[in-house]
This record gives sequence, C-alpha cells and structure tokens, in this order.
Amino acid sequence: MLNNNAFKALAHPIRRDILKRLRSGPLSAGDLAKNYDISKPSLSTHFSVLKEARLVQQDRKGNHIYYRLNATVADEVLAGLMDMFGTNKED
Amino acid sequence: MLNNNAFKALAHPIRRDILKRLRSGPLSAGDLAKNYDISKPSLSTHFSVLKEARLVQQDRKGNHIYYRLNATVADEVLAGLMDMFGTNKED
DNA sequence: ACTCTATTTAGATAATAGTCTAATTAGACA
DNA sequence: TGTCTAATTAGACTATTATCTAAATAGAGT
Repeated sequence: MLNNNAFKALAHPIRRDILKRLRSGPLSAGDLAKNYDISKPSLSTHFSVLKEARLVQQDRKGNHIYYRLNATVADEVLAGLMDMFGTNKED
Repeated sequence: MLNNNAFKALAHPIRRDILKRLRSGPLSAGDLAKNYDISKPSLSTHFSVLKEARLVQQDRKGNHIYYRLNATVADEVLAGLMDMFGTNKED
C-alpha cells in the first residue's frame, strides 16, 4: 500500500509546501501558483506527481481545479516512517 | 534545521530499507550489501546520500565500516512530516 | 614491506526529474 | 458559436540521480 511514489513526491520542497498549504483546506491551482516563482506548466507537473502518489485529489469547480489533501495516504506515509524509524527491536 | 536532503534520501527504496535495518543496531557496509542486488560502489553512493542527510553516521572498526541510525535527524524528519500533515487550522 | 579484505573514489553512461515556451483542452458566459 | 479564463499537455532542453567497471585507499595480519 505504502508506495514509493509518495516518498518521491515528498522529495521536492515545492511539493512539500503545497501539501502544507492544503492542510487548511482545498486550494485552486491558480491560488497555489501565486506562492511560487515557477511557470504554471511546471507547477502543473508537480501537481501530477502529487496526484500520482495519491497525496492529493482534485475536483473541478467551473473554471477552477481545486486540490485537496488525501488524508488517508498522508497518514500511511507517516505510519510508514514511524515504522521505519521506530526503535522497537521486534524485528 | 529540517533539510531537503533528508527527504531526498528517503526517496529511494534501498535507502529506506537500509534505515529500517539499522534501527535494530549498527551494521557494516558489507553486511548491508548482502541484501541488495546492486554493486558495492552503487551501494556506497547510497550510504553517502544518507550521510549527507545526516540520517546515518559511520565509524570504522578495523577493516569494517559500521553505519548506524542518527535518531536525532530521524526524529526531526518525522516531526517535520507530522507538522506537514497535521490537521490543525492554526496557520 | 607485502598481501588480503573491506570499502570508497574516479570516470563514464543511462535513466529520471525539473523546467521552459507554445499549443491545447475544458468550462463559463455572452 | 465566439471568446475569455484556468489549467493541462506536448515537446525540447538541462540538471540530477543511479548505476556500472576499474582503480585507489585504509587497516589488519603476516
């Protein structure tokens, strides 16, 4: 379940920042774009990396596409890391 | 403090596996190498990515170089992620 | 000093990721 | 159906990452 794509998605600072902003609620691609000094197509590829990893989901409202955090996968990543760094000696 | 290198280091499955194995205690480069179907030089570059990110530390004992988990940085990464995925609305 | 073992460094190549501009798609609305 | 806005896809280019073989380094033991 816990996929490599999620970790790869976290490897870029812009993508981590996007996730952080989304935790307060959905935002449109355009709203997010205002925060970064990068072209919209480039940002769009960051969105698709996040979608591929299922860390975000999108839905369109009229002209705007809203992104929102997928809490389930975010939790899986966190759980995976806690497992990775856990200090128990059971295995 | 929480650096991008740590996240980049986590982006490769072999490096995550190394970290997982190290949580039960230090292991030599050679011992770790047995688990992966990859050349030793390649594995060595994975070690240096982990070192660069300060996720592991090394010390030599005779011919062998032992790697061990740097719990401090591991905890920082975890804390950073919990912050990133946290659901509080305070910011 | 020589030799053996463990590991890294050097140097090359291939694969992946990040970025851009230009073109396209999707929907809203007159 | 045009046209406007929002966002993506296409295609090219550059930078970074992952990998390999061959060579070098570090220490142990003779």
